[in-house]
Amino acid sequence: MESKCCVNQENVDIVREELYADNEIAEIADIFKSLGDPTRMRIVAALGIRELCVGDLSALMEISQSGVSHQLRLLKQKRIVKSRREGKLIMYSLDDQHVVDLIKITANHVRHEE
Amino acid sequence: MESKCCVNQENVDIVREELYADNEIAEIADIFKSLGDPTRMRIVAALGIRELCVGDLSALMEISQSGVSHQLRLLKQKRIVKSRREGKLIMYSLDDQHVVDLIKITANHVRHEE
DNA sequence: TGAACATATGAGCATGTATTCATATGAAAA
DNA sequence: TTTTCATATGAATACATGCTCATATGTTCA
Repeated sequence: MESKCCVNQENVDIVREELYADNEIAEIADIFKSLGDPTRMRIVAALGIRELCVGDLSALMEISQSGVSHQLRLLKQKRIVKSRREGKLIMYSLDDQHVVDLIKITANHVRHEE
Repeated sequence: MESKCCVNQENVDIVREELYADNEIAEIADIFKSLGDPTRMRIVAALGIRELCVGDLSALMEISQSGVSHQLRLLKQKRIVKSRREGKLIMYSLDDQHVVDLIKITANHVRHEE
């Protein structure tokens, strides 16, 4: 943006070529964003333990049923979570084992472990 | 929040007990949030390829030097990125291999692979 | 020491987003 | 079919956040 500054054009070119494409970056970042909110993180972690309905999650999170529902929709769009009907209830569970790994790795990071 | 709804108290109690503590959830979510922005994701991905200075990143991202610097500070606080001085330049690189794994797993997720 | 340069920081703005309230939807039970 | 109940959706709001501009900091080299 400003005057040339220090740019090492060679480095920049090399990295630019090897780097993920912009749209791929955006998609990856979007997944991280989905997990980057305490409420959604708790929802995902909870569903990693046990399949739960919206009401259960609402009680667990201490957040309104509406709020939980909104977040679940978001997580479902990202294929992090899936749902199935059981009688009157809609039961939610994880749609993807990747997520479990992601959380474990990150938990290790914050604990300065391994 | 509302009337009892469907709550299965047993499920809720079990999950509540096994769930990560709130502060741990917050820390984990915070790491994901750091990676959950396209600009920061690109920075981290770029540094995964090669050590770069702020000016290089600024050129690569097409964002002001100031903007890059702000994001780098955030990533440094989270121990995702580290820096060292080399003459006039400050060279940034990844501080943690965990991050590389996180990105790979998530790239697989968005590609519906493995 | 002083000038030049790379980086860091603070303020401000424009945009995004998490939550709630009120209400709609739709399956199930009566 | 009608009622009931769990979930979903839309609007509104309060708050967070990414970016830029202007400027401060601090290191290097003359």
